Amino acid sequence: MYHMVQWAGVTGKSPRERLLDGAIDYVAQHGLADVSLRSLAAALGTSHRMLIHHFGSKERLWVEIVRTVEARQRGLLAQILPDPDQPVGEAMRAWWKHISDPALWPNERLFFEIYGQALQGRPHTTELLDGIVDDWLGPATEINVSLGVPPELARAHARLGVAITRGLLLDLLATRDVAAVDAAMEAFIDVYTLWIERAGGSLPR
Amino acid sequence: MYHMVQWAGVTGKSPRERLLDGAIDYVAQHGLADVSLRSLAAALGTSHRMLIHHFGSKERLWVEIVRTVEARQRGLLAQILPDPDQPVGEAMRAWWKHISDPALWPNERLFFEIYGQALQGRPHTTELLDGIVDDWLGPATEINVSLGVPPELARAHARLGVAITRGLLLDLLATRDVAAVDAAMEAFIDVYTLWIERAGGSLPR
DNA sequence: GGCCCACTGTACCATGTGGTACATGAGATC
DNA sequence: GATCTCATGTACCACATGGTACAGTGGGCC
Repeated sequence: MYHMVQWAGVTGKSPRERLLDGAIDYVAQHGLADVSLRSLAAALGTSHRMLIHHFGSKERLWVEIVRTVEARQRGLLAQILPDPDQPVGEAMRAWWKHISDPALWPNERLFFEIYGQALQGRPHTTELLDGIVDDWLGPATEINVSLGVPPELARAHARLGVAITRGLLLDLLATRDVAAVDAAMEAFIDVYTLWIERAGGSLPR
Repeated sequence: MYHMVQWAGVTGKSPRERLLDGAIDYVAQHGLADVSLRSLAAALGTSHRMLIHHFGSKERLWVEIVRTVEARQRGLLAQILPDPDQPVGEAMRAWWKHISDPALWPNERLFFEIYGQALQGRPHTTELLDGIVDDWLGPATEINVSLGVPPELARAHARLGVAITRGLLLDLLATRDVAAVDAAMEAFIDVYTLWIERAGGSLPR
């Protein structure tokens, strides 16, 4: 850390951090399937030698990218905790509005690309699958309970919520038909609100 | 077509068809991200030269594979038309049981891998996105209407159904937790059945 | 000033890639 | 039997890749 001043400059970031940030942006835009160290380095205004110097190898760079993206993705969860007092429909609507924001699309495309590759067992991406669903279930289950879902059902409902979010995002990213996908989400909100009102809490299965 | 007898042999398939079938199996098992013509050819017991001879180029082979897989995927839809007289929950359960069969997992993994790459604009895979949602909406909408969904809502509900199916499949392929994902589907069936009974048809929005 | 060390760049290498040129073999047609 | 056509294989090519060897630079530290 002696020489931090040397490259800290205005940003306060190390060259490594700057390269990683830039790499994530580039990869989010171009995908990681057909990216070579050389093309990436050229886009970042450096040489592929530098990427190897800072990250060791291409594989390790990707692991770093995947982990960072994953961490950011996870960070969104805590950021968007709904108000338990508002109606369930409003909470769902707020969540969907947030997660479907076009500004997040590049990250989500990258997420699904990596997901797809990890499903095929591509090395170093597999570990991403470990908590890819379960890590969301804890917080999501709590939210569901606070919204009136019977505890013994809350985990299954949380799983359903994750699936719907991802399924609709897949649709949205492919079709870009915001109105139609929003309508599908509204349909679910409608259906789910009814269930919460009439069955949730009062009629434990 | 003069020489069809030459290579028709017992199978009745041309070498090209045999290679395509084998390639789809191989790719479904290994993914297509890191497959080279040479490795594929070796697995098929031929030379990479043959693949180029029959399919022109690697890209075109993949287009062929993608299209064929897509066509098979679509074929499943017509195959599993539910009986309109059975309760809606049974129809959904039958569909889920069919589509979540582990025998289909390799194909579905491949589907999501290609989906992810197509989202990133990988050439020749993009066209896959064209009807990737809409092609399912027609039949699915009809089914929903026949199950008692008001026509003006049926398309949004169909979209929701596609999203839930794919979202839960993503979960299933990653976690392999059949019981948990089935439970999430049951939760949705429960929720949806209530809506169909109390709101569907009788309470148009 | 002398040393250290992170950083960056220039060649270079071995390897694997997709694709091409050319030769061979086996049926089918006449 | 001559010939044609499709299928297949061998050898090769140009190229891009990830990674390495080596050199240079410039600021902090003593």
